[in-house]
Parts: sequence; structure tokens; C-alpha cells
Amino acid sequence: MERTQQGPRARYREQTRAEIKDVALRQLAEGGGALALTRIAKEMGLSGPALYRYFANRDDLLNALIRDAYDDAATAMARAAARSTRDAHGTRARLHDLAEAYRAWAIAEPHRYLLIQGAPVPGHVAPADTLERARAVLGPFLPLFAAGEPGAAVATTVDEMTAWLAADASVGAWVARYAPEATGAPSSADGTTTAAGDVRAASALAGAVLAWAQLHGSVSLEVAGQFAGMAHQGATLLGAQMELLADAFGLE
Amino acid sequence: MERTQQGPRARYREQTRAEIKDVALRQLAEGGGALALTRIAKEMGLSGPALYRYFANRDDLLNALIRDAYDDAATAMARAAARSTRDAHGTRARLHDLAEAYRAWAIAEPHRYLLIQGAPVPGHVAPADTLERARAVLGPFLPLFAAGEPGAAVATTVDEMTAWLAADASVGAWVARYAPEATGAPSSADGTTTAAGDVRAASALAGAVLAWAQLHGSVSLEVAGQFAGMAHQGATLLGAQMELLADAFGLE
DNA sequence: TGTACATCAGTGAACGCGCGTTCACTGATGTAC
DNA sequence: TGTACATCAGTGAACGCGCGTTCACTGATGTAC
Repeated sequence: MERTQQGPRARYREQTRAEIKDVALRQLAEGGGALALTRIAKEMGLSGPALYRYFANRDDLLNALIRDAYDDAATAMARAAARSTRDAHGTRARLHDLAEAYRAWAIAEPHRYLLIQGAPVPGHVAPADTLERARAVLGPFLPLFAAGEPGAAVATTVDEMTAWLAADASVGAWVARYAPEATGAPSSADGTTTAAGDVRAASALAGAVLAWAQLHGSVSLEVAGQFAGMAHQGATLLGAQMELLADAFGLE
Repeated sequence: MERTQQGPRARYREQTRAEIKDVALRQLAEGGGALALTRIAKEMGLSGPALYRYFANRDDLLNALIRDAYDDAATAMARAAARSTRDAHGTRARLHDLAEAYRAWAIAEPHRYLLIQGAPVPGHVAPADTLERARAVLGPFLPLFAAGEPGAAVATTVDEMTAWLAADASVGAWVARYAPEATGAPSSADGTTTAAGDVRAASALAGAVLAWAQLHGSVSLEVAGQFAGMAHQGATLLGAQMELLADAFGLE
């Protein structure tokens, strides 16, 4: 996997690719609107066509930025999860930690958050691996809710997640990767999982999806500046929402 | 106010303005990206410059669309509130009704929802009256939570809303317009409101803002097509979130 | 170690596109006497 | 009721802009003998 031993040309190439992406992100951040190869090249002191050495076209660059953003967010979440687990908090405290990490990442780089969660570019179909990357971001939430006891308020949601698990095998694989304890051991020689495992997986999913929706709600409003005027209530609102979720799943 | 008695020219003018906005919305909906005067004119069989008879420039048209969308959403919410109140539900059922109305409006016209809640166009400062229009959309939520008993999970949020009320008089006016029973009568001749009134106003605000964040979370994910693959879980997720909120505020 | 060749970064000119916006104009339509 | 005039919708040409992308090219840089 590691190809550290590259020629100097390949190294320079990677470096320039990275610089192009940096400049692109800065220009997106500075509000120039859509990203424009011409403008990026100009800022780098290059001629427009030079960028075609590094990216096939505009879409290629855009997709690279999106992939990077997902991966970066996923790394931040994984790190936060590890830190939180090491501190040996209860699941409720860990939920708050994860939520705050998600928010912090989005606030620190709003343009990248918009790149990920923003309005879908019409006609722009997300590549297949995007779904996998998005799931990596939310993965750390799964184990928290796998241990929960979903209450009445979320019962219907848990039911629908059970249906989703049955309809799409990749979803079960996702849960298994991040919350292996929720998938349960094979109940017998035929390899089917236990019913209890299914329930825990559905609970994990319900919690993660609800957390996602709530996170996206307050974070995207905050990123869009809609809380301007009410001081910095983003953290408070998010905290309240996570409390509600923790209550609904009986997290300790 | 009513200027029904216009000359035929003024009437024709209004009609054409409306048609321009219709076409603009349709083109936004069809995913052509940003709205373009040229393209609108072409679809209407007009020459580009003709549109300048009806809108000062591109921004003027965009602002008109945004204003209309807010007003339309506000009307839908007011209607839903009236219907729900007439049916004499409890506050919890009314919360669900309002949430579903909000979602239904957004799902029916995703492009208009994106126009309202979407990413802020960089550099495009919202006109002053926009805030008022946005508040009209959320207003119907206020009375539901004015009667609630906020629990521990939202205590901090309620506190911050008290601070917000103190810092911005227009917020109190907003609450007073939609939930007059929450503002309390003057406690004495000096015209200050009662402390109990302040608490209820803060509670109303906390509930409405939390509802807003949660609504925006699931609705915008659903509008962006992020729930594709998990059947139609938008309504279920939203319902669960409203249940959590209703629990947190002790709605009946 | 030195030379010949292949590789590859970057250039400049060019194409065609859609866009916002202005301007001077034409012709129809409503209105005042 | 008829005529003169003002109003106003709409046109076509034009400007300048930034954009994505292609092409044939130049020159530097790494590599194979």
C-alpha cells in the first residue's frame, strides 16, 4: 500500500495536486462561488490548461475535493471516538463528544461541510464510493446506540431500520464494521444471526441516523449563519438535541 | 391595501412578472443550476433585455422568488396551524401536524425550500425583511411550546433564550405576535412583564428553535436525496424527532 | 561518467459558450382633450 | 366620438466577462545505455 519510494517527479506531481486542491478550497471558502479551473490556475501563477496535467477536468477536481472532505471528516470522527473511549466516559458523554467533534469539523471548514452535505449539484451523480465514505463519517455513532434501549418515541424508526437491514446487505456490513457487538453471533450452524443481534443492529442504525439528522440540522443552520443574532447557540442546541436522543435510547 | 382596480396595463404587467417567476422556478427545479435571465427569456419567447422591464436585474428577481417562497411557506404553516387547532388536538398532535406540514411543503417544492434554507449565496446579504418572513414560517410553533414544561435536557437552551429575549426586543415581539399568552400581562404600572411570562416566552422560543433545527435536519437531508435507499423514512424520522421534542417539553 | 532519448510540466493561441447588462430604437396601447 | 400624444412592452445589436477545454508547441528533467 505504501508507495513512499517514488521518483522525484511523482512526488512533485502529488505536491502540485495537493496545492491545486488547497487553492480550490480557499477560493470556495472565500466565497467566489463555484470553483473555476481558470481562477485556480491564475492564483497559482499557472496557465489554465496546465491544470489538465493534474485533473482530467473540473468534475474530477470536484470529486477529489469531496472524497478528501469525507475522508478528513471520517478521520476526525474516528479520532474523537478513540479519545472519548479512552476517557472511559459513559455512552451519553461519548455521544456529546462525537457530536461536538462533528460540529467542530464543520465550523472549522464550512465550505468543506457544504461540499459534503450541501445541496446536490443537479445532474451530478455521486460516485459509488461516496456512500461508503459518508458511512465512515457516521460509523462511530453506531456502537453508542447498539448498547441502548430504544424507547417508545423511536420504536417506529427502529422497525423501519430492521426493514432496511433486511433489504440492503451493505447496511448490515456497515453496522458490523463499527459495532460488531451489535450484529450478534451466528445462532446455529446455518449461520443466520440471532434475533437479538438484529434488534441491536436496528437500534444502532436508528440512533445513528437520528443523530445524523439532528447534527445536520443544527450544524447546517449554524454554518449557513442562521443563528446570527442569537449569540453562539450552536453548541447549546446541539447539546440539547443529543440529550433528547440519549434519553430516547436510555444511554447512561 | 387592495388595488384590484388597476388599468389593463398594470394587470398585464403583474401577469408577466408572475410568468417570469414561474418559469424561473421551473428552471431551478429542472436543475439547470443558477437562474439565468437569458434562459428564462428564451423559454418565454422573449428577448433577454425584455425582462429588465419587469425586474431591475438578476438579484431583484432572485429576491422576489425568495420573498414569495417564504410567504408561501408561512401561509402553508398558518393554514396547517388553523386546521390543527380546529381539530382540537393536544399540543403533541399539533406539533406533529405542523412538522408534517413543513415537510410536505418542502417535499412538494424542493427547489423553493433550497432557495430559502439552502447555502447562503456568498456575498449576498439577505434583505432586512427576510428575517421577518422567516419568523412568520416558524411562528406557529411558538404557542405549542409556550404551554410546555421544559425538562432538564433543554434547560440550558431555555436559559440562552432568556438571554436572547433580553438582548433583542424584536424577538419578544415575535413571540408576542404568535403566542400572546406566553408574554404575560404587565406586572405593574411600569409596564414590565412578569417573570412567569418571560419563562414561558423563553420556553416557546427554545421549543420553536429546536423544532426548526430538527425539521431542517431531516427535511433537508430528505430533499437532498440522502435517504435514497432507505425507502421513505423521512416522515418516520421526523415523527420520532417531534416525539423527542414533545417529551422534552412535556406536551400532552 | 557522459551522452542520447523519452518523458512530462507548462505555454499561448484559439474556439465556442452562456451570461448580465446597456442602448437606441420601433410599434402598439392607453389616455387626455 | 375622434384625434394627438404620452406611455410603455419589446427588439436587436453590441460589449465585456469568465469559463471549460483542445491543440500543437517548447523546454526542462529524469533515465537508460
